[in-house]
Amino acid sequence: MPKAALAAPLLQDCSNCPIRHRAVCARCEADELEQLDAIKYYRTFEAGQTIVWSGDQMDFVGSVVSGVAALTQTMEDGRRQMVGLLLPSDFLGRPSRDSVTYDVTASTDVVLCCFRRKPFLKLMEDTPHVSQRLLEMTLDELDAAREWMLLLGRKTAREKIASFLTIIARRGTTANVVPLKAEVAFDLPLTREAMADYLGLTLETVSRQMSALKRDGVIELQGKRHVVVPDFHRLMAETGDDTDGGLVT
Amino acid sequence: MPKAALAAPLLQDCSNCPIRHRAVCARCEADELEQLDAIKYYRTFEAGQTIVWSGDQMDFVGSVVSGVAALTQTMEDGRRQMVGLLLPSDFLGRPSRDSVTYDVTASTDVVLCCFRRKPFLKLMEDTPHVSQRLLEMTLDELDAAREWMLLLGRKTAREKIASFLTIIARRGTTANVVPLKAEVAFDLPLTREAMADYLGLTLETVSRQMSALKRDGVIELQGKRHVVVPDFHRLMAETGDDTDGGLVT
DNA sequence: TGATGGTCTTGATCTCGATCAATTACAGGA
DNA sequence: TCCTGTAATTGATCGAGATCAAGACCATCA
Repeated sequence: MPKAALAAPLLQDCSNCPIRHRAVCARCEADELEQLDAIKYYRTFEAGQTIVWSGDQMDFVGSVVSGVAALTQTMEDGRRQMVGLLLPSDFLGRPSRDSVTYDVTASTDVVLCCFRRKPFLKLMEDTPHVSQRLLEMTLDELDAAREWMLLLGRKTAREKIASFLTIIARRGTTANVVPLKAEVAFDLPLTREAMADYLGLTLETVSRQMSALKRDGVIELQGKRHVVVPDFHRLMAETGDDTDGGLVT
Repeated sequence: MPKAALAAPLLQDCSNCPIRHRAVCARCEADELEQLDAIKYYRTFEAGQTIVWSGDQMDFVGSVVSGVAALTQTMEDGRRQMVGLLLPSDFLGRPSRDSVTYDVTASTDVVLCCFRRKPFLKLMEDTPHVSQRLLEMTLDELDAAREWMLLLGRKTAREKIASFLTIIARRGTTANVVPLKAEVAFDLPLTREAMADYLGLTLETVSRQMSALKRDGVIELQGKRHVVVPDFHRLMAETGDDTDGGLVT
């Protein structure tokens, strides 16, 4: 799985707020910061709370400041599939569309930095860097969706779990830097049920495979949520992905 | 499945070539046409031929003029999953990246309208409409990928086949207009094996479910590839998707 | 201290789709 | 017309993961 470097997040560090716009535009920074500030507001959600319902109007776009949010599609009979997982710095929403076709729910407590949609759309027209950056981020998301499709369509339950753990280990802890050191530890941001929705499995199968990986010494569990991976390459070998080179980023 | 209107393709009708740039920019049309023409060339591929290998350099972007191309990811042991299906007017490639992480192969004979990548990238910087249009198209692709993920993760074999047939019926024949009339007919652009790769099934299961739908009168088969759907709503009812409203576009 | 409820684990059984194995259909070429 | 090879169908069997069903674990609260 040759991972190329991810595009920088749309919003990045700036001094006076937990979310920052500096990366939007290197050239006309001050001006854009001002415009963005004018249409910006924060919203917080508790774990389990729904942020947007499928089909609802959505009059904002924004990015995740902290916490984890999930995009989920549901069939009439209740079968559910997660189709997106938003971690801090990920972008939510579609500037040119006022509704979504999936539910957005907070998996943990979530802080969202929102921008009113219409003004943001106008900003995009005026400042091409914003739409170029958004394009890069969307293409990254599409690449991730394609990896995910391979997982859903062709991987075994054990491979799915191992793949999920490497994804969380990569994105959750050390920011984008693939740990070359052997041991990694992190907290799972999802319940077993949400993991099942992510992986196209049942929660029982998730639990069984977690136990199996633990029994085989691939992972250690401290409590339900804290995972210790004594040998990251051992875990990678369980994913079914190419383990060769590819450790860019 | 409330389908919203798709963004217009990047390239549209113009008089002297099968692919056309007029839609790129309504304002500075002539100028952009000229720039695009300067970096444009055509390539043709035979059915089965590989267009780009995973990991290869890719020094062009472009769109499909005719035929069908498939993006496929392959695991070391040979398991394959299709992760994209490009029909005429669909865009291929990533202007700012020079390699891909999936194979691109021609499912039928394919004509591609290509633009050299670097100059195209420059054009994007100069003409914001191009990146805005590309962003819309990429977001549409992401929406499609998410529907696909629901299919892969949660649908039964029969539902997968029915869903695939509706997708081909919608996009393949009547350009984007959902047929409200009962009867629809079309040719399958893929072999049973390619359909299996699309759906996360084996080719035997695809064949069996096609036979089952035929036996149940949901579809008729003329030869191996030509499908007649006597009652489109009957087929839709087999997809597991919402059949209500949603028939926009 | 026990009661309550949510999350997770584990066991027993069943089923859908995978796998293995022929067989059929059909197009192209000598 | 008969080969030959590829695509597709159909049958028999197997197994991974779903389903159904108990329990275990643990935090909160009375």
